[in-house]
Amino acid sequence: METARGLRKTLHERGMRMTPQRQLVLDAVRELGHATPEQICGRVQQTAPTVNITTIYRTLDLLDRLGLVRHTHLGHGAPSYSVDEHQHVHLVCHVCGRIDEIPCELLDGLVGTLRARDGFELDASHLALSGTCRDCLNQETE
Amino acid sequence: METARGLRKTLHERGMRMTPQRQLVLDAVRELGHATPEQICGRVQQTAPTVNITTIYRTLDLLDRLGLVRHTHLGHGAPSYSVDEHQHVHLVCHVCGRIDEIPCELLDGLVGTLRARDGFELDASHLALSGTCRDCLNQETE
DNA sequence: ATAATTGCAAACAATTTGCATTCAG
DNA sequence: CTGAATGCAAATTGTTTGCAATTAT
Repeated sequence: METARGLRKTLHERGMRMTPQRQLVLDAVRELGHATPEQICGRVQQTAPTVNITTIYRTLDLLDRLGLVRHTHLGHGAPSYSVDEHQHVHLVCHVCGRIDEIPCELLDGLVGTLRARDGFELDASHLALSGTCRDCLNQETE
Repeated sequence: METARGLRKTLHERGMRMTPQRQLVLDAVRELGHATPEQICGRVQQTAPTVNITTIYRTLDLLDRLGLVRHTHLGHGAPSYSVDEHQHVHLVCHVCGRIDEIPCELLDGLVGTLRARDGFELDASHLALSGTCRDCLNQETE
């Protein structure tokens, strides 16, 4: 597997090791798409029941620093992790909690504005936009 | 004070009461601009030291539901509360943690796009946009 | 050997809940 | 008197830390 090799190499360069736990966490993040540390832990423990949640946290932190995964704070509670390739913006409905994804390119205009105006480099792949979804808007009307 | 009367009335209509604690919490949020429940508690306790943090949480939740205050999740940790009138978007630098504010109007284009495309009503006053601030970008270059 | 990694228990921070007491209408 | 609101202690949730035991090189 592509990224597995890459990860092994990156780790080795830094005097770190590739371990079954790390592989399992990366696999779980990839399989789940979006997941909290708790959910990732559950997935990993299906294969290796003794892996501790502490290791999940440490590994997610490591993978995040290495740029292999990202996390987003979608409202309250635990953050959601996903693999870095999987880029999109989240639309979080603060009424029903529903989460939709939209392509990052929709933010290109805003990215340009902030770059020019504030020198701020917006990271569209980290983003959660909150508001009211179509369904909840309709229910208000009814 | 304007909002105090309004709040008293709103509460009364719902069979709830205006209490010193509620007034103090609203005042604190207004004075602090942006603050976590913990900070708001500290501010309130300067005046009334026996007010419990549980009451702070309950009151913030109430004021939030009544639309008098809002909260934003600026990254990890506790959310930040501010009064509803005080509208702006947050630029959160994920490198140094710095938080800047920009006018909501800069998002008007995006608001329109999402409304048309997804039927999603973006709430620009709730927003935290993460990325890299000017200073941290410059340091990368150096 | 020796340095990295893990598991476990305990600490911690933020928040919520249950409940008895207090307070206003 | 009755329901609303508060304070306090305890429970919960999400996360981090210290440390001893394990493992790869």
